[in-house]
This record gives sequence, C-alpha cells and structure tokens, in this order.
Amino acid sequence: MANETHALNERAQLLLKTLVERYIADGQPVGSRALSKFSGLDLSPASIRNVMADLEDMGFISSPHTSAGRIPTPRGYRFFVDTLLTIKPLDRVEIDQLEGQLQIESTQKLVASASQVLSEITRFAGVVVTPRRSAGFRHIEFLRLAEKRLLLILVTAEGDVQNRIIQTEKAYTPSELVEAANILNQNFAGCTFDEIRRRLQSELKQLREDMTQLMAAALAAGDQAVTDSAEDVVISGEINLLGINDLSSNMTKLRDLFNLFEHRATLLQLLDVSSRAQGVQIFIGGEAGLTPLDECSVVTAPYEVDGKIVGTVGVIGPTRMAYERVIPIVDITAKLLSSALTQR
Amino acid sequence: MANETHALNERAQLLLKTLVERYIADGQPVGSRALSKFSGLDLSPASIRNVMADLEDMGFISSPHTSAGRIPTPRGYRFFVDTLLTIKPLDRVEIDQLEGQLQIESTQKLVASASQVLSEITRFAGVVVTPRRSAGFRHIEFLRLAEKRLLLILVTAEGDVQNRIIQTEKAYTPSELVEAANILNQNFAGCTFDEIRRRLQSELKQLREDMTQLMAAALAAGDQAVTDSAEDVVISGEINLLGINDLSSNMTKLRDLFNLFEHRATLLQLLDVSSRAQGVQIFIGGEAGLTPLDECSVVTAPYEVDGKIVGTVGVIGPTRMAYERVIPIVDITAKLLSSALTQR
DNA sequence: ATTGGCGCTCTGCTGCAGAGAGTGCTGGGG
DNA sequence: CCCCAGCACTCTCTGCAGCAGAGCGCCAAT
Repeated sequence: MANETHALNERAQLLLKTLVERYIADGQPVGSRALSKFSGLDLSPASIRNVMADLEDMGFISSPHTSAGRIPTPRGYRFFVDTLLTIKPLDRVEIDQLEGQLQIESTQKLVASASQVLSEITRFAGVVVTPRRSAGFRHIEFLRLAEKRLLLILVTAEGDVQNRIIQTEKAYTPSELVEAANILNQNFAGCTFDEIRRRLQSELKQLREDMTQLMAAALAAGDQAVTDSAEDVVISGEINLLGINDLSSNMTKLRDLFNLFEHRATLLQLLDVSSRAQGVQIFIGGEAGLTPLDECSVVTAPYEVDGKIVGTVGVIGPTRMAYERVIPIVDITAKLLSSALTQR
Repeated sequence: MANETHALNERAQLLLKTLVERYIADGQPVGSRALSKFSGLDLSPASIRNVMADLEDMGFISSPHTSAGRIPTPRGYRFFVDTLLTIKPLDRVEIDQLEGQLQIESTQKLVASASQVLSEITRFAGVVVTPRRSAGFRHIEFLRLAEKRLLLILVTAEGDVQNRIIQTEKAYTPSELVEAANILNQNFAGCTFDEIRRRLQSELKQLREDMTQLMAAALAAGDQAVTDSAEDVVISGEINLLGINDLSSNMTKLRDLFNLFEHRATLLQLLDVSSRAQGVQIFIGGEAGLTPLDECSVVTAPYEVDGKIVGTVGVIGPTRMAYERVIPIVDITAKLLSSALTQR
C-alpha cells in the first residue's frame, strides 16, 4: 500500500483525468456513476469506487462529505496539469484576434492592452508585470512656458519620455536654455543618471551658477524616470472574478482577494518568481504561499525583449479553470508581447 | 388628509430625522419603541406609531414586512438631506490631513490622488472627472532615434506633452527634422489642430514632399492629445464597496454596479450633470436614472480653475451613508482641488 | 391628543421526516 | 485475481410544522 503511494497506474490516471475534467466543467462533485459513464472505460460504478478510494488515500481527491462525489485536491490539480493535461493549441483565428487587440502605440499601452485582452478572453483577471528597464539618459529639452516657468522634456535611452513643469528663480533666455540642453545632450548621452550626477558634481565649478538649477531639475526628472520604469503590476478584469461562484460565495475571501490586488508589492513578488523560469508556470491554490489565493490559480509566462526576460504576463482565476484553454492563451500572449516589444 | 401630504409638522420631522439617523447608524429597521427612546420627545411607542403611519402614507418611510420596523424610502432620504440634515464642518486637522494627501506634481496625479483620498477617508468609492481642457498647439520636436525611427514630442497650449515613436519611410537628416519642427512652431503656435490641418492643406503644394509625412504624424499626435484631454472619470476604492453589507448581499446588483464603473461614458454623463450646479449635490438611489445605483447615493461637487467649473469630484456609496460626514469631505476636496489647480 | 392593551402578522429558528445521491463493503462469478 | 451487483449506511436538501420574538394597527380609556 505504502509503496503504491506514488505509483498511479494508467487506469487511475485516466479516471483522475476525467474526474478533474468533469469537475472543472460543471463544478459539482463527481460520483462513481458519472465517472463510469464519462471515462470511456466500461467499468461499473462499483469498480470505479475502489479506484476512487485509492485516489483519495493518495491525496489526489477528497469528498466534501460522505455522500457527495469527489473533488480534486490541490495535489490532484497539480498532478492533472503536470502530467494529465492535454492542451490544444490556439487556432490561427484566435491568435489573430488576440494580436489584433494589442495596442502597439507605446509600451504602456501595450502592457495595459495585454492585461486587458487576457482578462477579456479568459473572463478572469489579467495581470502583466511591466518591463524591467534600466533608464539611461538620451536627450533633454527645455521649453519656455512663461517667464519663470519651463517645461522640461527628458527622453530616456529606452525612448520613454518624462516631462515636468518647473518654476525657476531666474528668467532664462532661450539661448541659455539651449545651452543647458546642449551641455547634457552632448556630454552625457548614454549615461545613467547616477553617472551624470557624479560627473556633474566634479565639474561643478566649471558651470555657471545659473545652470545648476536646470541641471538639478534634469536629474530630478531622471530619477523620476528611473522610478517610473521600476516594475509594476497592471491588473484588468478583476470584476470578472465577481461572477465566479467558487470565489464569490465567500464574501470575506473575495475581499481578501481584492485587497491582494491592491497590494502590488506582494503580487509582484509572486509574479517575479515566474520570470525565473522558462515558459508557462502554474500556481495552484495557496501554493504561492498567499492565503487569499486559496481558491485561485495563477497561470503565468515570462516575456522578453531581445532574448532577455523582462516581465511576466498571467491570468488569475479560480482553481477550477479550463487550464487547457488558459495555458495556451497566456503562452501566446507572452510571445506576442515579446515580439511587439522587440520590434520597437 | 390629502392637503397634509406636504405639511410635515415639527414633531413628524424630528421623528423622521431620528429614524433616518438611527437607520443609517445600525442598518436595522427602526421600530416605534426605539424611536420613542431616542427621539427625546417623551412620547409613548403607541403615539409614535400613529406618526409613523402618517409618514408611511406620505411615502417617507416604509416597512419591509408587517412586523419589522420602518426604513426610509428614497423620498425619505431626500427630505432628510434637503431639510433635516445638520452637517458638522470638518475641523482643521481633518482638512490638513486631506490636503496633505493631495499630490500636486501634475494634474493627473492631483486628480488621481483626490479620488484616492476621497475613497480612503470615506471608505466608499471616490470619483473625479478630469478637467476639461481645449488642447491647442504650442510646440513640437522631432528626435532621431534610429535611421528611420523618430520620436515625436508635442506640447499643447496647456502644457500637456504627447509623445510617440514613428517609423518613417525616408531617413531624415537632423536639419530636415529641425526644419519641419520650425515650420510648425513658427507658423502655428497657438492654433487648434483643426486650424493647422486646414491651413496646411491649402499650403500643401509649397511643402516639400518629404515634409508631409512628418506633418501628418504631428497632426495625428495632436488629435491624440485632443482625445486624451477629453473628459474622463477616475475611480478609486471600488473595493471598499465590497465590504458594504447593503450592497454585497446582492451579488447580481453588486456586479451590475461594478460593470457601471467600467462603463465610463454612462458615469460621466451622470457626473456632468453635477457640474452645472453650484456646490454639493446629492443623488439618492436611482434618482439619476441608473438602475445599478439603486441602493447607492452619489455625493458630488464641482471644482474650478480660475473661477470656471472644469470638473467634478464625488463619492459613491450606499444610500445608507453618513451624509453629514461625506458632504463636507466632498465639499472641501472640491475646494482644495480648485485651489491646487488654480495655482499651477 | 395621548396612551395602555390586545390581537394580528410576519420573520427566523428549530426539529423532523422523506427523498436523493453516493459511498463502503461483501460475496459471488469469470 | 479482477470485476461487479446488491445492500446497508451516511449525509445533504427540502418542505413542513411549531414556536418565540418583534412590531404594528386599532380601540377604548384618560
């Protein structure tokens, strides 16, 4: 008995597979009768019951109460997705549809639309971790708005634009502004902002005093750009989860879940794990160590720019989800995102 | 009887007031006994019952069933907030706290933080309609990223910055880019984009052909800027509403409500009404004509820039909310927002 | 006009019985 | 040794009845 714990013969596997499939399909505990009908095995319910008892002993399924059918345990789901699941690839039409909804105008829009399309197509919540980037300096521009008010425009090496309005103590002439911009553009293009800060400090004496305020503003904007380019999580379609019976039956749990969504840092930590692996990863129930996700699963896949992993896309839905559908969707979305980002 | 319909004597008013207050406080239907205890009127429950019957006839209160107490009808709430409510102004500390949480770095952040602070302080959902602005052209810049890739930076008259990456067919030289920018900057500063389009069209022949693609891109960015500066609604703290029993007992209604939140246009329409009036406005239940808001109230106030109303702030919560607290909060927030925006 | 008292009504809880679903177990057959 | 029909058992769910609690409406007395 004990040495059988990890040996699942073919029949048991097939039964587990159909049980999980049936349960995912209609959310009701699955009884021996149903299983004997749908397994295709031509076994009587009585025989099936024996196998089910074994599966229960091994911790793959459990019964909510004596006279109900069986439902998969987290471990059962785990085994299911790891070895039993047959995923059918998306057909061309679906991929095109997916691709068509990505908005490639800007990185931000791309990420936001990816998250949204994931939520729309799966009817669960879509999440995307924004790309990690190392903001470097490329170009700066000072624009006169009013006598002592300037618009500062800063372009990072990655092509992100940062802009802010600054109040100055002195009224700069256009040529002074051009000069200040030139100093930065010609000497520091390609540098990180820390480098610029260091080098400016050592060369500070050589700068006219009225230039320093502009330089300081530029560096502040640069720091902001660095902060903005830090990782963040974009979530869409949380509302979809309101409609899922598995989750919304328990109001307190539902609230915990939504609180988690507001707590970006925690979520980020979870999703970052996924970016260390290749390909689609699945977290079932509280596997990630987060209690609010008890009844949820998270399906993630990393995406990359120029072959380097820079972020993660994913879907958060009930553990009872159609994995064979969600997995390829997440997979393809990650790939589409990668290629869209690499093109730019 | 009939001519009494609109005459509420003082006693009836006091009783209605305490009834609504008690109901708001603990959410239970209020019976005659409770009312006789809390009204301070030294009347027996039996007498109170008579008055309550009158109030029910007049449509101010109703009973969920025979042997329950009474709860206010929408009309009862209406009368309550219009004539019975005594609001206590916020004390200095609360105002300072409110003001301290507004982020004045940029208009966007300001609006977002206003919405957030409203939701945090009331524990309901905060909404802010972004300021109406008429995007005009001020300045443009073309920046070379790669051989056939440009970064276009467009500054509107209001100081908003629009930027986008464009693929060009031809590889422009830096001087060509400067030239294109100059054409626009020198001839069209201050114009609307429609004007620019019209005038460009008539002068098209005089432009070198290679300039037209740049101009087209500039106009496209301009249109985008106009679109971006259109009104939009920022909502925060929707999650708070999950915790409200009045709302979350009814899953379907809750979902309808959250769907409404996603449907910006409808919400915008509702909130725009408020910007036609001066001061705080209150919509009770479905008064606004939106069924998803049946159990909700919306408290709004317009905010202004330089004396002109440009948007609306507000709170969406259950009809059973502490109006005497929410009203001054919304009021002050609108004022703080006005002054923060006027300063810039 | 106010009020105490009485009867009425409606909800919510509890206990109970019967139906339905599904299991575990046992003993007989291939 | 595997399979399976049959049977007793367990648990949930539903409907029903009874009962207590809360509150009202009405009426007659003050």
